[in-house]
Amino acid sequence: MDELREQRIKKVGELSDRGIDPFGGRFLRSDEAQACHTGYREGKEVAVAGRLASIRGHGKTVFADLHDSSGKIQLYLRRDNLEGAGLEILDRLDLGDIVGVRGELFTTRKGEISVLVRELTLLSKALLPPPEKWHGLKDREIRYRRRYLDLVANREVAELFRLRSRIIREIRSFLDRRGFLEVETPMMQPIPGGAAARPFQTFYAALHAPMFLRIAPELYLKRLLVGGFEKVYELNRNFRNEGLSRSHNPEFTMLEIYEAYGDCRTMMELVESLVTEVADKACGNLTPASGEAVIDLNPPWKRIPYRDLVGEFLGREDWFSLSPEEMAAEAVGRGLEVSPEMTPMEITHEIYEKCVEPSLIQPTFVLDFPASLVPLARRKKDDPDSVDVFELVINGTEVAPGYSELNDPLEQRRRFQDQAAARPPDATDAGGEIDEDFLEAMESGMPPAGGAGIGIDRLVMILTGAASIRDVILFPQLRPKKEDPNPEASPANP
RNA sequence: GGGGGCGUAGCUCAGUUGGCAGAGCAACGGCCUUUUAAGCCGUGGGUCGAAGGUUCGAAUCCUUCCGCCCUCACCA
Repeated sequence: MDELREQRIKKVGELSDRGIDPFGGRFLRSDEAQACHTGYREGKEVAVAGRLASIRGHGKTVFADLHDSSGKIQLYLRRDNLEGAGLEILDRLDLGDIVGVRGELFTTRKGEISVLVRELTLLSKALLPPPEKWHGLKDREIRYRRRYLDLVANREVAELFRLRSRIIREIRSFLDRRGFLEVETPMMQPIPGGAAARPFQTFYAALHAPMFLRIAPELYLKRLLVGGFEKVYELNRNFRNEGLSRSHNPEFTMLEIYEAYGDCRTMMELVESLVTEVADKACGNLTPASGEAVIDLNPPWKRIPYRDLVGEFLGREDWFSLSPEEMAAEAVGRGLEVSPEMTPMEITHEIYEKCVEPSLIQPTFVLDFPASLVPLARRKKDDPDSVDVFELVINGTEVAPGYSELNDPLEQRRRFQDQAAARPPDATDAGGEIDEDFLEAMESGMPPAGGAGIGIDRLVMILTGAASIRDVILFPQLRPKKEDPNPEASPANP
């Protein structure tokens, strides 16, 4: 099994013995592979470099496919046309090797533009064989653990991550044009706040102080509102010490946006414009596929209050006037588990999360959540039982929440105290300690503001049609592999 | 953490009722100067995820463990 590697190492030695460096240095390229096609001229002199994806020996000639990040160009190597060390290298060429070649462009009898190679330089000898060329790399574990092989073997995977990059660039561009300032706030926080989630804990030796990886940047971004940055955003990683699933990775990318003097409605307009513009510019269309379904991102998106939505879904306008027993019966009838101590609101929300939300494939802003469900948001003036928030749902998953932010420091202190008091004593999530430093900031005066967060990984899933969050994160979290007792025996698994 | 599925050559996969470990690609040797999933002839390559058990005999059945996938739970 190590035979393949041994053979290649032997070739490295043979080349070195002949004074040929198997791991060459700088190579000046005249063109990328794609440009050889678009800028084709018979006899044009080119220098290209890339990885060998196919080698087809043909008597005293060899055809090879060279891949670089732009695409593919075929090489035609004739023994009688190679200069210098070319022959020695050619005799020891393997799939996966990275080479640089110089030569002139021509078109083969079958009509394929190719480089008639004159100079062949070995830039990096691959010691391990690449995955199979026709079926690609399918094993999910290898694809996630050794993503570089996935990227080399499966072109559509590389394309997806390029698209992810374009999406993020367009998001920044959109916010920049709207006058938002990108900021960076601490990822290591003494008190993790801004969300209810179990944090990762670490220890800062120099200060002898426990620290937490942030679960949200919210409380720092609000400090910046106090400081006079009126339109700010942060697009970076959050960390939550919770389970893995198709839509959860412990570190995930979040966009949080705050706009002073705005509110929930301001943010709804912003999020709708942002997503549609990004989809249009990065993906070129507003109708990404999702399995069987097609998502239509064309605005305006549906906006519906929580209570109306639940009533509409269940087909009964009188839902909220039902008795707890009738509500529980409805939930059980839908295959949900309810316990006697659940409040009507809790039963309703169970139905919302398990039945209503997954049914919302097309983009929907769910508005006016019951206050008891969202303790940190501002209540609506004309309906104190509801809070002024929205939750954007697309393809059955929450993509973006938005708030009319609370800016009353006294009310905020009460909410924190209530939150801390409501925690079970054995709770491991954040929220046990009141962030006095943040409250002090608020007491200096925080402007009213709208805030929104967009889960970037989930947004990318929607725009690319990916079924799992692992398919849109380059190196998703996996269980660490046990150390190999004999590393030398298995170099592929360090 | 619970339930279900999967793990066979570097990669993609077969493997029947428990009865000699297989194919294609890749590799190695040979032929071939416009091929392209090149072709033809030949060769090598296996801790069947790991350990234990049942059996005359285990890739196959049982137990435990490891890893991956799905699902539930947790999850503003």
